[in-house]
Amino acid sequence: MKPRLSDIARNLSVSAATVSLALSGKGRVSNEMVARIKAEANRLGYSPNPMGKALRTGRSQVIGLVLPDVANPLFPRMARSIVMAAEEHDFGVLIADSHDSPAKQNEAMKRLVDLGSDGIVVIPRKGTEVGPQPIPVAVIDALGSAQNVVSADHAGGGAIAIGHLQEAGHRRILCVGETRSSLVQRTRIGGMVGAAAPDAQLSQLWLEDAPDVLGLIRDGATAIATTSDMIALQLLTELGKAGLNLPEDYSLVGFDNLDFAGIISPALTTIGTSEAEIAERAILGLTRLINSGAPVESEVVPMHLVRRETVKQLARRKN
Amino acid sequence: MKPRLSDIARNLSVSAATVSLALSGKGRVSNEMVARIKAEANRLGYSPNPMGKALRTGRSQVIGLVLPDVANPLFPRMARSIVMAAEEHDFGVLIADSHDSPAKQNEAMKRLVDLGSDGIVVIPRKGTEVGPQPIPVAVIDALGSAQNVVSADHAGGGAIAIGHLQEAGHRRILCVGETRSSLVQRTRIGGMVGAAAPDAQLSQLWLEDAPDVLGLIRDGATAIATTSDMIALQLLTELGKAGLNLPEDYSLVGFDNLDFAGIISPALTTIGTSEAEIAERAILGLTRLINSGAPVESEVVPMHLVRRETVKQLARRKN
DNA sequence: CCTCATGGGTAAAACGATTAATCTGCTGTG
DNA sequence: CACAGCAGATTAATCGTTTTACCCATGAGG
Repeated sequence: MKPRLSDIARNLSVSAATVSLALSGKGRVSNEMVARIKAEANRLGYSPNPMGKALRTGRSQVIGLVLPDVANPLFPRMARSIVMAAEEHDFGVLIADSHDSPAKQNEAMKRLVDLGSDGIVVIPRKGTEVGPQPIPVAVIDALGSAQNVVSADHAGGGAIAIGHLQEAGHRRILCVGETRSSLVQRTRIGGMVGAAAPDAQLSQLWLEDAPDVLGLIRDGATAIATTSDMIALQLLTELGKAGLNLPEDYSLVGFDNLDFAGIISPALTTIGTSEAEIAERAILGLTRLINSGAPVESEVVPMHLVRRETVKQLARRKN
Repeated sequence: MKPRLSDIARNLSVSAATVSLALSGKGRVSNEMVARIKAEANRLGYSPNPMGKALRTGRSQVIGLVLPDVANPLFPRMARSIVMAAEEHDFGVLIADSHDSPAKQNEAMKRLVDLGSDGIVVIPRKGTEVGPQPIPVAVIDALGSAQNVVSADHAGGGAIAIGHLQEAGHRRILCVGETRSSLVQRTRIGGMVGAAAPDAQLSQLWLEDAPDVLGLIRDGATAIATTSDMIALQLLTELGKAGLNLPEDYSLVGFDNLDFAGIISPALTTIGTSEAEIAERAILGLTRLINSGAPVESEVVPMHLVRRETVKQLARRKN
């Protein structure tokens, strides 16, 4: 059905070797021959059989991507960026889902290896270590892991959120995360409290403790910084039911710049990052690992403020 | 590095053929030999080289998945279900992004083919036809396309939304979609108006026309049915700013049961479907296409009401 | 005693590409 | 004139499996 290398060779009465060499530009083939071969390849709509090639070269031009469970709406965007970056480097992407379980995460990696991946990109499930693998691995956002290749500056992002709030005059700020079991969330909160002004009063709250956010606001807190837009949305709607409006009654900043952040009203101020850059660096690191085997050093990419409508400048400004 | 078939053969002083036959259970190999071979394979941690196998059999055990741009938050969930279903059938999944452009959609499919996929699952970009391909294709949600294998019952879902609203006593209902260019959205709206009671008054609204929803509610409409939770969220926050509260002042139903629908407050009543079932049928259809080449007939999977808190039972009930 | 089936196993040919080693004419040079 | 050197092309090995066709005992049946 599909044309093979040998079809081109036969049509042109040359050897398969010559065709291969001509197409890849590697051997010594006359310019005229190269032109004829390329023309014929084109005419037949030839594209090399990936298995033949992979078998011989030992490279499948495919990398695996292991994602945690979809609970976090950020991952799809990451996935897309990874696919695009991989495409740039001429790699396909096989995906696997870790179902948010350490066991399945390992299974997923094994499956990807068995399917012939040249390397693997992992966004690890919270709290798991990625074991040693028979092929190169690049880990994203595994703060402090040896295999880590790149992560967003979560602490810096937290600092930016608090900095922005303090600049707007806020001093009593609620820092709310969902669960302590997430290292990323802990790091974000860590960055927040680390950026507190001397006269500011920050409280750490975890949704898993079912804190009384409403009470705290009524008690005088003027702003909330969350570790995720999802939490922000939840709070926003709950406080709204209690009659608190944004941004008049309190200020709010989210994290991750999820799809809905710009759509709701008022639009949510949040902390975003460049998934494209993270993906690009992860793929770059991985391809280096695949091609040269040389260990790459871990990088951190900055986060930035997405200024929208949910932070109010307080009248009595303290600068 | 990794053990090959021949390693097992050498260790046991048998031929590679015997090992292959024993492992696959195909040839006539004595029970004892089979046991010894399996044991040794196990000991070495053998797993067949996918390229060797693929080259010989012509099957890579990998399918491609083409997704439209991530704008629609529903796709990641679909993707995950597809991956799980594919896993059941022992297939890996290569992903590609059509970037919401017909040209890139074709490029993506070509890339997947060139990477060696055995078949492709496509969720087509709105308004595009999927051209003929050199490998089997299963299309999801391409209502009325020849290659369509399975789609959600969007019209039925629309009918359910309106039915639910009417049962709660609503008669003046706004049906709002985002853009007419989406066949899925048009179908959902179509299902809505088709389910209108004789004494009901439904209006079709498209966000791309920037309709005055607030005015219409003030004018007496008591409920809104949208073609997406995203639209519902946008409306909900905008009307909230104008002082309209849910569900006292109006009722609202979304579509797709996105992640945030159950998290916001009040929780959003919406129309959901089983991505798992859609995925399962798509994969089943595709594997049939791959293995037997026999055309499969298109299926429709139902949608269902996810009853939450944004629909209010009207006092003056008309049943 | 010869034939024939049959269980158990092997040899060897694919699959489609890459690439190191080799061959074949030339041309230019000492 | 013989030979080194080189451009241009070819031969053949190789990657790891699968699978067809064949081989060799052994035992049964006539």
